[in-house]
Parts: sequence; structure tokens; C-alpha cells
Amino acid sequence: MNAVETQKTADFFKALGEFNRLSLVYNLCQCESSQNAMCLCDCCSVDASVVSRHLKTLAERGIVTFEKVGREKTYRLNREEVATQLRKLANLIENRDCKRGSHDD
Amino acid sequence: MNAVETQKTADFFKALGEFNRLSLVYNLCQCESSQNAMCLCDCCSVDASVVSRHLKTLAERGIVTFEKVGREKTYRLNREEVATQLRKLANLIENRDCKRGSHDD
DNA sequence: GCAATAATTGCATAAATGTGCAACAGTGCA
DNA sequence: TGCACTGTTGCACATTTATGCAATTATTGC
Repeated sequence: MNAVETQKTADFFKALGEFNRLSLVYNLCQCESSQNAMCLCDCCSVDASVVSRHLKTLAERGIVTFEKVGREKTYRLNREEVATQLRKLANLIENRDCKRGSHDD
Repeated sequence: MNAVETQKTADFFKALGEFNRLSLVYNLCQCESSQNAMCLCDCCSVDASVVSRHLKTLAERGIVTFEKVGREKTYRLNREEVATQLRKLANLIENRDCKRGSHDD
């Protein structure tokens, strides 16, 4: 696992590793369709500017995608990619192929 | 999803969301058996005290477990639990049951 | 054009976090 | 008993991060 890839994965997890951002993800998880940022503000009791920044972070990591509709910006959870990424690490962790012996690689 | 559970999950992701900690996880992932902390120091170029602290964090989140053997402390990746936790969120994210309509819940 | 709404950005700030160094504690061995 | 080794902790420090408020941009509707 090279450093760039590791950093990228770490950034992905870091994005999910904050209470309000994870709350946004959970919230979007329950939505069939896109939600605008104002609507998403309701799920965490912080300023709209904070939500805006968190959504930006999530978008940068590919966790959510957005679409501009008039003056609104609607977000939706990137279900497939997020699930795939999570399962990728789950498989890696359980993968018996990559294992080496102890103290003597 | 209640706040306590959300916070717990966020902490889990936060633990994985740091370069050196994730490097330790990847390193342990390749080990058939337990590794002591000194051995794990090799995989990231930081002070031993830093590795010690990172391992403590990972242990607190249940990502690794350790065993004291003499003056050494050997760590191993908690493969099953970590993989399970990751798949749990993957499934939640893809779960169609929990979905609601947009703007009108 | 003007007011209202949605969202972002600049700024300040407090808190959390990662890090290294030095000192320390615990253990094994000669 | 003294020394080497493994690991942790206290302290200081720099950086990052989360946050709120105020100002700004962009867009809609009157």
C-alpha cells in the first residue's frame, strides 16, 4: 500500500470520523432523493456555514455528490461508491492472501 | 441513529482516518501473528512514543487487541470486528428499507 | 430594480490532535 | 545488583480543525 493511496483512504475515513458529518451522512442515507443544504441543517444543530463546509468536505472525498438547481444545491449520498470503499477495506482486512509470518518478513 | 451510537461510529472512523494509524493497520493486516510495538515502529517514521499512543487509540476503538508478553506488548489486528463494522455501515448505506421521500418526511 | 432566500467565504477563536524529546516504569538477563 | 531493552507518560509546541458571526455572492420572485 503506497503512501498516496494510504493518505487518500485516511482522508476518506477522516471525513466520516466527525460527529456532524457522520450525522449528515446518516441523514442523507434516509433520503430517497436529493436534499438541499438548508434541509440538511436540521439534522445537526450548528450554523448553516458549518453545514456548508462539512458538505464540501464530504463532496471532496466523494462521499456525497451535489447538483445545482437554481439557487439551491441538492446533495445526495454516493451510496455505491461509499459502500464499495468500505467493503474494499473490510475484504483487505480479512484477506488471508496478503498475510506474512511474524517477525520475519 | 442515536447520538451516542453516532459518536461511537465517528470515533471508530476517526481512528482509521489518520495516516500513521492507518499505516499501522495495513502493516498489522499483513502479519499472520502478533507484532510488538517496536516492530511496528518500522512502518511509520515517527517516534516510538507516537506509535505507542496511536496503538493505544486503535486499541480503545477495538481495532487492535494486545497481549502482554514479558516486557513486550504484542498487537494484532481485530480482523473480524473491524470488517464487520465496516460492512455494517456499507449495508446501512445501501439499505433501501430505511429510505424516506424527499422534503416530506 | 429591490427584497428575500440559499449558500459560501473571511475572520477570529477555542479545542483537539499529532509530534518529539526526555524522563520514567517494568521486565529480562548476565 | 546493574544494565539493556520495551514501552509509556509528561511536557511543550505547532498544526489542524470545528465553530459562529458577519459580510458577500448568486438567484428567485415581486
